Amino acid sequence: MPEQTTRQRRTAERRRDILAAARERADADGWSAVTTRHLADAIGYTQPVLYSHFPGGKSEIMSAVALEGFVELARRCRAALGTERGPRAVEAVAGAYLDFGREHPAVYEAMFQEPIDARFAREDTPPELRAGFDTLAEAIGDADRGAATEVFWSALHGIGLLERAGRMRPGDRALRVADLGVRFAAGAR
Amino acid sequence: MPEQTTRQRRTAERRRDILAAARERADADGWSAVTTRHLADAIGYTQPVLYSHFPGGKSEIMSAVALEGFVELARRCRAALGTERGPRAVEAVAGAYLDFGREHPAVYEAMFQEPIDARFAREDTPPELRAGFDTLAEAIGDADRGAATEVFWSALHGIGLLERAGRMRPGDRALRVADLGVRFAAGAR
DNA sequence: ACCTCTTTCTAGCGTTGCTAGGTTTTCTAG
DNA sequence: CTAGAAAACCTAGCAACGCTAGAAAGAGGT
Repeated sequence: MPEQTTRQRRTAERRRDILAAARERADADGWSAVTTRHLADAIGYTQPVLYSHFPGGKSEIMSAVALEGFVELARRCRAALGTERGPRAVEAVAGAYLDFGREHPAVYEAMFQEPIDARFAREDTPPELRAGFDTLAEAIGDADRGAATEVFWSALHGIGLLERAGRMRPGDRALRVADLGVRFAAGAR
Repeated sequence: MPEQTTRQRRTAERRRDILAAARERADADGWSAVTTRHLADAIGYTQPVLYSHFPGGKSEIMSAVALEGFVELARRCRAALGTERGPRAVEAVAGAYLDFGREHPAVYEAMFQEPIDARFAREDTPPELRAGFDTLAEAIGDADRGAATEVFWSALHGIGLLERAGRMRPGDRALRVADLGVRFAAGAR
């Protein structure tokens, strides 16, 4: 069994290496800069090795990076929420959400822009994908977890993307976050 | 001079053909399906001809399609606004905006997701790009054309993209638009 | 030491955006 | 009407992409 474990450990290690290299390069230069050849170089092997770990190729690698992202984003939003309530809660969660998107643009892109196999907006949505949404709902006091939360989420999504695409001045983010606080806080409607 | 005009007319025609083919194919199958070879086939010429019309290649073609999009989106939002005021105005403009994004997903993508040379959020922003934003500001009664309009725009942007990416049920759009009406209408804050 | 099975690499396919250089067509001038 | 100039167009090809079949190398068990 130690043999098997050694092998398994090595493949697991290399899997992590691949994902780390992909994530790093993508966040720095975009997903188009993440090529199978570069990725293979980064882990010290040749291209076909990638396909033994991720038979689906590049898109499967992106999905794996995205899944890590869901976990981290949900964790950070939850931590930011803490026990805050009202506009402070909205602003805290919004800040955490947008910070994540700014720090990891490519991870964020893989999470929400890529046509992904993961299911959304259904009953069988995996818990990793659900946790973040629930935190947003809690921040704005939307017990139904319905359209209000979707609109809040959309606003965050839009702000992050439009800032990154150069359509809004990133420096004015505080103004936007404050507006969100006033507009979305529980009972502010 | 009639000679020159004939040539100019033909190049202008072909330019329109190229843009129409690109737009059509992109809206149907995404920008990755718009290849220079297919585009050349569609207009009945070979690849290099494309570069005499658009020296910047594919990205310049996308920019040209985007510019057309700005004009049309602004026009449709303005028409939807009409003389409405309050929540009705917000809902009308939101509907028009989202409809455009749904009907022309690739044009929309070129407009707001592609790293484009066009300037945004500055004093020298071209009027085509400014008109749509001003209409949004008018719909929510934001005389400053400031953060409030940016947040409204972001919400629209986010809703459209998340719906298309399969992260939200498109069927529930009416609920979201209604929420926008309540939340963003002038004086509703 | 041998055989087996897994792992890894070499080499290559088809496609992409893009371009250099030569060929054909069109316009101008004598 | 014809020769030369200029514009338009095509053939052919480059480098890079994602991905894969089949050969070579390595590790494991007997």
